[in-house]
Amino acid sequence: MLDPKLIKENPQIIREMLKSRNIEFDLDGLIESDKQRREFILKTDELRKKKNQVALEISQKKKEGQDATKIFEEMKEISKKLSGLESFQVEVEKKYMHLALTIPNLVHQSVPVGKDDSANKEIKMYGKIPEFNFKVNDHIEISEKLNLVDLERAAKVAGARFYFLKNDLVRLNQALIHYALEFLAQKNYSLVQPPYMINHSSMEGAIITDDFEQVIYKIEGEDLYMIGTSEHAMAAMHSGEIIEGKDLPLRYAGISPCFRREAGAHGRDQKGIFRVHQFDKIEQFVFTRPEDSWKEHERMLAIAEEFYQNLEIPYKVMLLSSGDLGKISAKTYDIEAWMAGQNAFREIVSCSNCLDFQSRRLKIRYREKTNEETKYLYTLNSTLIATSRVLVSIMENFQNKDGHFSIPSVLQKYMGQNTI
RNA sequence: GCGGGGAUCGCCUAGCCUGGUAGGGCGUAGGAUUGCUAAUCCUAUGUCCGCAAGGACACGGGGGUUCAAAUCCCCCUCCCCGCGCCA
Repeated sequence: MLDPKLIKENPQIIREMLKSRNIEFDLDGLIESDKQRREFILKTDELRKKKNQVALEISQKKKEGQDATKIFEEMKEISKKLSGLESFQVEVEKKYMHLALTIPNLVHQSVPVGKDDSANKEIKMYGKIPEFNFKVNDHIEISEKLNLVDLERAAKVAGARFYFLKNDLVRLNQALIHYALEFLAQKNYSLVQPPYMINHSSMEGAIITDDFEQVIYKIEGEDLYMIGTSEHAMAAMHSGEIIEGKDLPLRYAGISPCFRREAGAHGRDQKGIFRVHQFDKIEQFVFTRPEDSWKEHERMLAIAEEFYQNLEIPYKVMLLSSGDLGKISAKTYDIEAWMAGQNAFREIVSCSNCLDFQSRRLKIRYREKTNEETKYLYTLNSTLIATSRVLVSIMENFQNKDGHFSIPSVLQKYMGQNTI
């Protein structure tokens, strides 16, 4: 959600944002309903004022033992008028909230303007792309041959884009998780294992309405939604709270499975475990003061980079363009890891500063001193690992001529072996 | 699932029975007093509308009764205690 003051005082900034994001949005409708909303507040406030005055009068008369029945009529009329006005106000407020909750976030000035991912900017490339003197296999071929993944039976049991992870790949998945958690714990992150289902108001605070359709699974007959990432639960964790400045920044390392509908992804990455409905993820989530947020954003990216350097996986850092940017994010870096089987860099980390967009929806504020005005804090999130994609990258980049693959050295101690 | 108790401003709490302007404490900030500190006293300290003056809202959420609801009635959520069931 954007600052309502911006809608009223500086809609030009919002118009520019929509243009740079290449998004159609009924901004005039939002401005108009915001105006109407204010008018109704003025009107109902006026009437309530009168009501309070009359109520006071009655109470005084009663105290003095006088007859007040005559004023009751006046009061009745005011109440009737008020409840009529209030029902209109509810309608106007509904329309306003719908639009206010649908509009995307502002775009930071450092974000390259462009209509889609072709305008993304490469910031950095790290590592040497591995070369092979044999025919390179993709992760599907490797995992099938070594009996590490069963896609057919997963399709039978659950459907497309599911998988049974098997044997040493289960252990490698756990090793990754283990290492990633220790890595973030050492960086002073608090470890968090959140609820895997959250209610509607929490989810609405963390995501934009479209995502309910596109990514989120709903539990039938309950006010519960499967999280698409621990970010959703962690964002809502402090909803309605006022955080003390001395406790900032709050840095959390969330671990959870992630559930995604992948609606609209038909045909893309159809096979294997690269794009699936369920995977494990370790996520960085940070609440900061606005003025610290950009420094924190870079820090989170640096932490993710360090992690892939330790894994010895070559990667590129991309700065997403305005047209490719997620709607809740003001600036996003992606890390794309090399996947030898696809002969390409593919997205593995997404690191975003969401400004006060989520905290406004969730009413998460802070203040330095208890008598100070409260301010909305900023939220940032970044993947550390989405395990299924890291597994793909490891299998493909570390593959050997004999069809087996090596385990990155930092993970070997968790596995007790150096190849699979 | 059953029975009982609860949810009031950042935190703690009064008010609920008996409906009539939501009060106090802590914390924090400013001021007064004091040689300094402590203590004491005064003021400020939620959200929204408004340029302001000012006003409205806010007692877990929703409905109802009433001229009027924190207060009475109904439904829901969550927390605590006990019982039951359970990995």
